[in-house]
Amino acid sequence: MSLEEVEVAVSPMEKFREFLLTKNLRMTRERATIVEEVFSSHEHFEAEQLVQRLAEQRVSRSTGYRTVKLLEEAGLIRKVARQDSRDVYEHDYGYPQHDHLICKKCGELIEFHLHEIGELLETVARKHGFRMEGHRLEVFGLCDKCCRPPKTRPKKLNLL
Amino acid sequence: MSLEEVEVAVSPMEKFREFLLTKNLRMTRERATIVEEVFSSHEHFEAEQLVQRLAEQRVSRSTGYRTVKLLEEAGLIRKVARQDSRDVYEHDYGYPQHDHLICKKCGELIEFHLHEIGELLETVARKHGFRMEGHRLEVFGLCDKCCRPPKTRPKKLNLL
DNA sequence: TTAACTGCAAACGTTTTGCAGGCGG
DNA sequence: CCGCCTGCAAAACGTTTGCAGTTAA
Repeated sequence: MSLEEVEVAVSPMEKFREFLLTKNLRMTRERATIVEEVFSSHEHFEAEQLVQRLAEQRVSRSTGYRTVKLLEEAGLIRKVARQDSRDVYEHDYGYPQHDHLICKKCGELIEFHLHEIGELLETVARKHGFRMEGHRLEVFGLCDKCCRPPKTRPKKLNLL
Repeated sequence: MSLEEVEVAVSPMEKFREFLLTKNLRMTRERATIVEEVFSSHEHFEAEQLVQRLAEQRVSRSTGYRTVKLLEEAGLIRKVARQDSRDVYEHDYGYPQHDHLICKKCGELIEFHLHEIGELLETVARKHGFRMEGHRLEVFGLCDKCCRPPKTRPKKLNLL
């Protein structure tokens, strides 16, 4: 949850501003609002969801989508999964590398970090002359809540 | 390319027939055609592409999509990536577990197998009380062809 | 000043669906 | 014969785009 887990030289807002500069793009009220909204909590989010919240702040759907794309380009956020048929985004900048266990039933995303993976992939990539830039790893299954039998009776369950 | 890499007790067609049985569904000319088409070569494919080929065999778009979904449920195929905004499928049944390097530029999918990954993920999952059923790992970057500079002049370029 | 930006509504491409007739078991 | 299956066309879905007016720098 805490954003201090990785030391961040500049804030997401600052980082975005720099990105915009390199692209000859502008920082606008709408873009600032979006960065603030996106980085106000470290939750996974979907574009549609965000756009909904932005509506209350006088930012339109199109600008929402357009800016999400920019944030991704800027390396501030990344797609981590796909649920139903919507992309799920998450902070990339200022947050340590990790992947997710994804519950097929309730949709929960559980973060985990496996530092070995990076090295393994680096090796494989090298072997293929492939220049690795990143990865996305989705592990599917049932979270502990969902793989326990339904508790028709709210009794202590010492079964299993 | 060879399908012999893993010993398969029953053919995909047979496996599908069994699946249909358990679901009280029926084997039809259309479904058989699709299984045959899908397993006629071990290429990655997209639904739209498949549907196109099926048109020549008197199978409609809707049946194509409906059956792809069934094949996935049956564990015969799986989504391995997403390109542009289309899901990319691949044989799951009868083909050894593997993941992909995905070239951002040319879109090539390069298969690799890392048996360590399965074990690592198993361990992580256990630690979270998560019942793992599968995973999808996409490694993004540039394939060796695409990360070599364009050979307009086959000269050394020490610029930058 | 002027290029980039915005909101709107309409367009987009992929996938899903309701329906009326067809057919497998 | 029952209930699942099909093709069709239309709908749905998330997302993108053209446009005319607005605004950052």
